[in-house]
Order: sequence, then structure tokens, then C-alpha cells
Amino acid sequence: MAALTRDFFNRSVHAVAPDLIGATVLFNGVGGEIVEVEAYHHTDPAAHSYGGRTPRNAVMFGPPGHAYVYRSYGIHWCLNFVCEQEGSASAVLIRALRPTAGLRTMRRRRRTLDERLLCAGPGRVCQALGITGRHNGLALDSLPFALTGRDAAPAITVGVRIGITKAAEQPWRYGLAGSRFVSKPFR
DNA sequence: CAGTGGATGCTCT
DNA sequence: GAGCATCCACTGT
Repeated sequence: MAALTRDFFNRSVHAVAPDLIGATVLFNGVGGEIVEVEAYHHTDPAAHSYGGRTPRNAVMFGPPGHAYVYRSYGIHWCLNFVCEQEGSASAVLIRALRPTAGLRTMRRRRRTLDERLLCAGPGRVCQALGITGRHNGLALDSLPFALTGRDAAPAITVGVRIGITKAAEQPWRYGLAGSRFVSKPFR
């Protein structure tokens, strides 16, 4: 398993997103296998970068291979991986993991024993891994992040994205086929 | 299981 | 002041 470098992310966000399914993300040694993501291109009305650069989305306009972390609904944090060349302002939202490392830590942070619910949803992923706005802009190829690619391409399911109103019909949600760790079933 | 509503804070028009 | 890339608890089947 090879570490994911900046080159991996310096491609179309619609190519990177499905390629992340089956990869592993660790944060301070805690994390698991990516089983669900969503792609957000800057030409997409649902993307935070759609309306242009602002203080919040500035990291999306920076180089690929960095973490864009934002607060959602005033309560939760959500983790994205910046893709494409600098200025493209595209990113992949990490929506769900199959927990593989640091289960005890995740259960403590999430106050749940149910393994299936530890990382099933973008807010839950950040809570379980201990990611907050302080980590916005961190590079993904160095600690505390550790990303490794999958060995072989798994079967991937595609669907519409969750919780958005603009461009809601676009099939830019990707999941590991048959995984019970996704945030919602794929139709 | 499906549907509803509350919590909560920040960003941008 | 509106609108969120959410989660949880609670209701009713």
C-alpha cells in the first residue's frame, strides 16, 4: 500500500473521489477505510467555492493534497481533501469510514459503542478522529495525517449527494459497494 | 423504519 | 437575517 501523495490529488476531483474508496485515512493513528465520499467541483453550485474565494473557503483555492475543514450547522466539523491544481477550488468530502484503528479512542469521543455509527457521516468522522477547525489547511502527506492507497479497485456504488439543495440531482456520491458503514444506503 | 424539530455558530448578502 | 455539504432524540407506524 502506497502513501497518497500530492500527485494523487492533483487530478480531476471526479477521478480522485472514486479512487479514495478503499483508501485508508488516519489522524494521529486513529481512523479507517474510506467507504463514502462526495465530489465538489468549483463549477458546482453546491460547492463552497462556487461563489468565489472567501476567508472560509480559502484552503479550497490552495494547492491539492490539503485538508479543508469547515463547521457545519454550527455544531459539527466536516473534512475535505483539496483536489486538482492550485486555484481549481475543488474538494472531496469524507463522509464515512470503516473504523480500523483507534476504536477505543473513537468510542470515547463519540460516546457510542456501536461500531457502525462511529464514522458514519461527515460530522461523526471528524468527532471520532478528533479533527476540528484548528486542522484546516494541514497537508495530507505528513503527520498527524497518514493516508495510504488501496491495493486494488473495489466495487463502487454511485448516488446523489446528501443534504444539499443545489445541484441535488448530480450523481457525485461514491460508496464502497455493500458496506454497512456508509451514512445512508445507496439507492 | 419514516418523519419532525431542536441545538448551535458562523459566513456572506 | 437567512441559510446551511449534520446529528440526535423523539414521535408514530
